[in-house]
Amino acid sequence: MKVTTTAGYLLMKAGIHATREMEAALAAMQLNPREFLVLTYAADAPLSQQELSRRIGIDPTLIVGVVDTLEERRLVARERDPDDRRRYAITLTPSGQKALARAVEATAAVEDAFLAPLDRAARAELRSLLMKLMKERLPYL
Amino acid sequence: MKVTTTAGYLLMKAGIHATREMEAALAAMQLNPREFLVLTYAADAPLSQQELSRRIGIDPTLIVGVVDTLEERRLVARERDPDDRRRYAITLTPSGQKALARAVEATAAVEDAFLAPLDRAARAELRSLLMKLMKERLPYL
DNA sequence: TATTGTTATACTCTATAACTATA
DNA sequence: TATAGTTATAGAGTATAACAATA
Repeated sequence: MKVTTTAGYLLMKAGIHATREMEAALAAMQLNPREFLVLTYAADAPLSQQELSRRIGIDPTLIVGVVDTLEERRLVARERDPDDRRRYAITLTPSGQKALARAVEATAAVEDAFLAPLDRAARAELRSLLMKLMKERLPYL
Repeated sequence: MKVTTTAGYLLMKAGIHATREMEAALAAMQLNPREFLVLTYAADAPLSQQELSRRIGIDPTLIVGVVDTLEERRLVARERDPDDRRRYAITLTPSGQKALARAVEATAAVEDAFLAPLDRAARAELRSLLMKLMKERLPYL
């Protein structure tokens, strides 16, 4: 079988294309994928920067800059954790919640367009297969 | 639905993880994904650097360095196209063909491990869905 | 001593523009 | 005038190590 038609190759390419299109959609609202992920994870529960780093899977030193940007734009707030004053608790501000909601809508539209070649059942099937595939690798889903 | 369980998000993450594991496997044989792709595409037919650039989807100026490296290692050869002396025809040397065969084996093993959570039928289904999804986006499959 | 967050530095990667040779 | 290939340079992005504050 040709290398370029294996599941692994197609998975890599699909990921690259999907990421590129998501980036474009998010850029329209002045967010990059990393900022979007921080908003997403922080929305669930107030997390420390270390915890965000672990769950998102990017270096702690990179989180600093992302949170700096989001804080300047008043989308998140740094609050000191009273139990451990080394830590911040990163929380979404009301405008952070609004921005996240808009971004979720935009990315959903991109996903919908991206999946256009698949009908409803096929999309559900794809999602289920990817969930099985990634469950072990994404402990913080 | 949580953002982190949508098909689009999972596709991005799966692509990133698959790419990372492929990179590691290829690094063991001193190849990066780009070099691997050039070997793959050049194996089918002798192509110009511009043509490789178009099909693989990376900048022509980046092809230069990749071909330089592969040529130094005697995995590919630059032959002038007699019909258009501006062009090279990039061809695989015998050791290039051997290196490609080894790399294909290594990446197949990685793919097999990556897809471990899915049984035979599920893998075939995933591949078929990804083919449908990517057919339009990958004109040079 | 270890951990959280931060900063600075150096390194890599990539995109741009300018160039040569050929068409 | 346009195209194939090349080179140089500048800019962005990232990883590393070192630091202050707190545990």
